[in-house]
Amino acid sequence: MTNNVDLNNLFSYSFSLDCLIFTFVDQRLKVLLIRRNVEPFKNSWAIPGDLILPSEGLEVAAERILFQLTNISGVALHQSQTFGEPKRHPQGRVITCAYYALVRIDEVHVKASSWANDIKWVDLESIEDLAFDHNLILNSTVNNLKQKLINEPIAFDLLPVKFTLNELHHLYEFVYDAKLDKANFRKRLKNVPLKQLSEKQKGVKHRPAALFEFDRSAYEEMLKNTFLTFKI
Amino acid sequence: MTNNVDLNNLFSYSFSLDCLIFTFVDQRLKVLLIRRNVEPFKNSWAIPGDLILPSEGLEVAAERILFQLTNISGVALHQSQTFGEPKRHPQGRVITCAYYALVRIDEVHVKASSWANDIKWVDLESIEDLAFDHNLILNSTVNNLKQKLINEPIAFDLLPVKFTLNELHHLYEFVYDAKLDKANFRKRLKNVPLKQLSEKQKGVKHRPAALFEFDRSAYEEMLKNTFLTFKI
DNA sequence: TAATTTAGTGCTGTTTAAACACTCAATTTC
DNA sequence: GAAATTGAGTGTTTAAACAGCACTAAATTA
Repeated sequence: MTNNVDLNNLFSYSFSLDCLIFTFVDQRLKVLLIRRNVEPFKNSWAIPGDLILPSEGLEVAAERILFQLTNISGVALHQSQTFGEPKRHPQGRVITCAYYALVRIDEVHVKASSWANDIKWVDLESIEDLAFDHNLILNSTVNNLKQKLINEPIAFDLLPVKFTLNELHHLYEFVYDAKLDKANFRKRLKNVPLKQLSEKQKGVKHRPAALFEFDRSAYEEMLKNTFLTFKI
Repeated sequence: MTNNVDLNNLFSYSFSLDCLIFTFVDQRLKVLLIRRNVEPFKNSWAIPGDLILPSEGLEVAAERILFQLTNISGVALHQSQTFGEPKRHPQGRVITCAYYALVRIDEVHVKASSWANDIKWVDLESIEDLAFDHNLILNSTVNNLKQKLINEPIAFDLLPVKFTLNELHHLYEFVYDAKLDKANFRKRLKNVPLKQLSEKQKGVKHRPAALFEFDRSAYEEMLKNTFLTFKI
């Protein structure tokens, strides 16, 4: 994302990292976007990113960008894809590696950083035109995320620690882009290590749903058994 | 992988692309390795790679490297992952993007290129120590490849155009790292668009197997139908 | 107390999958 | 040329997984 650096003076080409930050709230997947207050694409919405520092590994860079924007750390990070079309950045050759971070909406307080003058969570259904090739990066990364949600227990990094089965249900309706039968979805969860809590959902004007937690230690046990594999 | 360039003079960091070339032969997955005749890691076996040229997109760079090594083009190429640990290259900061190419053994004649003094196909079961972090790159990429073989019709890029069901069977025993029942495997192929040829396997000292081709046009049709999805 | 709303479960018929046994067609051997 | 051998290829049985739909349960609201 190379904002505050004159590329032509420093590098014949340069390497940046874009960090897509997702959460799931109100039955919708959201991504965090910033509004650039620097050229190029001044005032456009964009995926937060930055140049990678010489001493920094990729994961470390992703953690730094995440922290600068959301003040949170110790959260799940995944590499998505690398984008390197020669003309993707108008000021020079910038290859960028996309990472995505999964955060819980109730654990994060976002703030616009120095080179951004605004920041917002955007519903994935209503994404407009973004800076650079960021629409491409976002679409590809959402596909990677969906794929991983099917095969690995990362859904629980997007949801509150205590969640209802309906929240999980809606997340997977998004993943499969289809309406899923409630009863059948719950049967499918038989092999997913969840802990039902005695606690109930609060503040709803109907029968409250039971709250669940992902049972990480049961999951670790499961991994030792070659025959059981995670899948939703 | 940045051989014939003095990194310290040209870049504060640089960007390369490694191209893993796979084929399937003798019921085994093989990868193409070269022996470096330059420092560092002179005489070590390594994954072929090179710096990305300023005007070159990533896919284009992968195609170039593939062509230099195997003289073939127009073949399936996939991005694997990007590796950027600060210390992964002893001479400087080199971030590398791994691509993999799938080729048919009967369509390729490999040759050692200028900065390599030897080249060979290596069985994946018998990989030794490679240069740099290439063992890590290879392992990660093989996992990506396995994943994609399950969900996309790329197996047919690894096999001869005309193949037997047994060849396909052995490839998927590798993918799932398990013995698969012959009858059940074939039932699973019901949804895979294959064309049986009248031609038979030749040169075997027992009943010859039927030869099949992947039916790409039937596959395109299948894609239009939202409900059918490829999966082996 | 009844109506409403969403949580949560049970039942049935169909499809898919695992395990295993069998038949078939070519070559090789006698 | 008949029998043995080898791997190709198919059918059957049983159990598990899945889709569709109808139902019951427990909270709030009127």
